Amino acid sequence: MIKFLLDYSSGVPVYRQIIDQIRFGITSGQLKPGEQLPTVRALAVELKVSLNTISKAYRELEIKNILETQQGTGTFINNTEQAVPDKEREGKLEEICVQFSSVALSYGFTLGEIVQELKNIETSKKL
Amino acid sequence: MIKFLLDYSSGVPVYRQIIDQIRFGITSGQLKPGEQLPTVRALAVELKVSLNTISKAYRELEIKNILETQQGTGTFINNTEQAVPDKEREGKLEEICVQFSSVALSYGFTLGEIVQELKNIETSKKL
DNA sequence: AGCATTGTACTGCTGTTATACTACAAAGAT
DNA sequence: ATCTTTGTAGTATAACAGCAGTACAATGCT
Repeated sequence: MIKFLLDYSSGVPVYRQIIDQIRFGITSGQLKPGEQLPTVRALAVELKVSLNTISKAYRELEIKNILETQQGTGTFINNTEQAVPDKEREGKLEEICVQFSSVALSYGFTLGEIVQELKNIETSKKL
Repeated sequence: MIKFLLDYSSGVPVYRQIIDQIRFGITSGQLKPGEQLPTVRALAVELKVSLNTISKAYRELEIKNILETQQGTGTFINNTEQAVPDKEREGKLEEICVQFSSVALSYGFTLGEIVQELKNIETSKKL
């Protein structure tokens, strides 16, 4: 079962943090296709947020075909894996990296620092 | 002169992104004490945001004694050194890297690929 | 059939973010 | 003195985020 962590000081909306963590959890293998997510009510209580906030996150992921919801039963990770063409994949990688590095540099961080931090994240994830 | 970059998809308020980039810009040496910042009107036009938004960011930084404003003249970096604490700087680095990696991983990229791409960007910049 | 569980939908409310627009105030140059 | 540039202050408006509360709908279990 995935553990959600909210950062209220980041300014990032709660429902978006939940969305990101689910997506991240899927690609990192923490969440597997078919697995059931916490119920909207359970997660609302656990994270001490409103039922609507969880519902909003789940609904957006359902629209993107990442989750599948069954009323009365629960919410599940969708089975469909969508393959992306190599060319598009490469372009996307460059695009998001360029954009990210621009932002990070504007905060005054060097690419060296960024790369190091990403490696830290990588190692801490494997534990 | 510092270059501001806004990320509208991050969920972080524009005025806060400006605040952060100025603060971290000072710490990294991109902005030096006494240096003049863009005028509220100029920056509003450049970033295509409202005058109020820039003003809000500048005002908050003035309250914190990071900026000094002189009506009719402009806004300047305060001389008193106000380096961002190491802990906060580290935290910010981690925050943006975690968020970025979350997005990048959700696209199916590995951290290895991402690091490689960032290094490519680094070398291509030096040419 | 009845019940509990689950997701959905809605209203009302608060606070934040951001916009547009207008007007005023202080400094400097002419 | 006048004009321009600068920051400041205000109103009004809209969108979004989040909460509380209520009610409804579908599923599955007993």
